[in-house]
Amino acid sequence: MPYELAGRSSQKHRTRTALVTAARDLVRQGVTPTVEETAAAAAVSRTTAYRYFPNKRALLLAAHPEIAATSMLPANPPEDPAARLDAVVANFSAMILDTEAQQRTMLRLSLEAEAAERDALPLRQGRAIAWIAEALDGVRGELSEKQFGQLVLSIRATIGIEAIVWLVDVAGISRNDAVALTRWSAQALLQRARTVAPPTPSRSSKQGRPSNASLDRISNTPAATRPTRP
Amino acid sequence: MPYELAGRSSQKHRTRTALVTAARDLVRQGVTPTVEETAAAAAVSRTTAYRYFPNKRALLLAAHPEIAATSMLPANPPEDPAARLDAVVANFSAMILDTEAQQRTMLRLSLEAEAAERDALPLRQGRAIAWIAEALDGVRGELSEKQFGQLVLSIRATIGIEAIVWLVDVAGISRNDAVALTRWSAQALLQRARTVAPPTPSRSSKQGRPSNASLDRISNTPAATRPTRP
DNA sequence: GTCATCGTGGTACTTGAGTCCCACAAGGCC
DNA sequence: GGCCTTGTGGGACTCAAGTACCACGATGAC
Repeated sequence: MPYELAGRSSQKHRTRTALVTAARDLVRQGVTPTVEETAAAAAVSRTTAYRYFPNKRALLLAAHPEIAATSMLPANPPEDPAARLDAVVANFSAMILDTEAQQRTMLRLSLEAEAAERDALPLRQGRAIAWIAEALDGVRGELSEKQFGQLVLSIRATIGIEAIVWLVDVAGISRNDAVALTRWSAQALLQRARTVAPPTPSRSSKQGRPSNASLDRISNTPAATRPTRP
Repeated sequence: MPYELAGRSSQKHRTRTALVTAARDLVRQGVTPTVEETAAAAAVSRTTAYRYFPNKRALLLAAHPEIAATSMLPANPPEDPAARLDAVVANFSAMILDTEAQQRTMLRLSLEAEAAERDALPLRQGRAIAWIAEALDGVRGELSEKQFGQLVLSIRATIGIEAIVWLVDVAGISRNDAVALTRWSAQALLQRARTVAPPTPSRSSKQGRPSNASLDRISNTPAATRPTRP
């Protein structure tokens, strides 16, 4: 039984909540607080903080910004799937930018995990999948279950904080332009899915090719023809 | 004048090279070495390592994997832009997976920068932009300079290590499926660009809308209609 | 050769992460 | 009231990052 559920659980719950709330407040300010600072802000001792979280990373991960919204659609959502998707992407992006400091912190923390524990912990699971799926409800019938899931994943991979970070930090474009680009990309993926289905995963070693005859010979390009690194 | 260019510069160059090489070897093994370990591997003292790099992060960033290839196209590249792009994306993805540990380390290090220094340092600038642009040479004429650049950026944002990390770690799909998905996505972006141009950046506050009349009213959705966080 | 310069190594220090152990005090139970 | 359980606080420790200072040794100029 985990520490926090045994014994005087309500007292423990208060202590844990104080820690998480303090951490959340500090992360929201864009800083990465020390364990001692977080504990002090929660009015508990550093030792107690380590009783609830095995390390600083776990403590800050527990402070992941809470997004209560169960939908990213406006009050009177449009019918057209493309319009619905764009609304969701726009709102999602605005939310990401609103909490950018926290999003960056969480992204960094998720990368600090060792390969072994990455498999174990369900980190950074957001609600984006559900929001996108809701937007695309109208095209569910046009695709297989698997293809629909793949489309949602590809859209999420394209519009997330990871893409924004690259576009802003490395490509050097403005946040507004980055969002415009991801919105455009999301539309592109949807359009393409309604024409050519996304790759169905893991059926054969050749899976994943765009079903475009002219691409076949490329997809079969053996490794030997690839450029090699020194 | 920076430390390494003044005085006995060739000796300093040897020392610096030894440090970077040692760091690169260690990062390639998937570990994040301590400064002391790196210095020992380079047969210099920890103190000297700090003379060349202000902190561990800078030292490891200097160990970014060297990719000498100036092109990701196979020996006899196809003419069709879509086929060329798929070849480049496939080879690029293979290269990313070959050096996944290093790519993850570099991505994490780039996120550890403070906002202030992010603006200053040109971090993690790879050659992907050039490789993608080369693949898409054939469609340059179909788009404006700006639109072409935006297309390249959106493709890079979709196929990079950031997307792979999300698809594998969070979405939980296999690396092969992740690559298949990014290849499919890249094709979608190209196709869409040849039909509807990517958003032209920063001309007005309304820039970035997909040029789809039915989307106009969504893009103008005021913040008040967005779901709000508690 | 001698000497000042300059790159380097070593040592000591501070700070934060993380661990361990023990003392204390607040809760429930009789 | 007393007693035992249990959550908490505090001190001491190790380790790595980062800084500061000083001594040694090699290099280049004369």
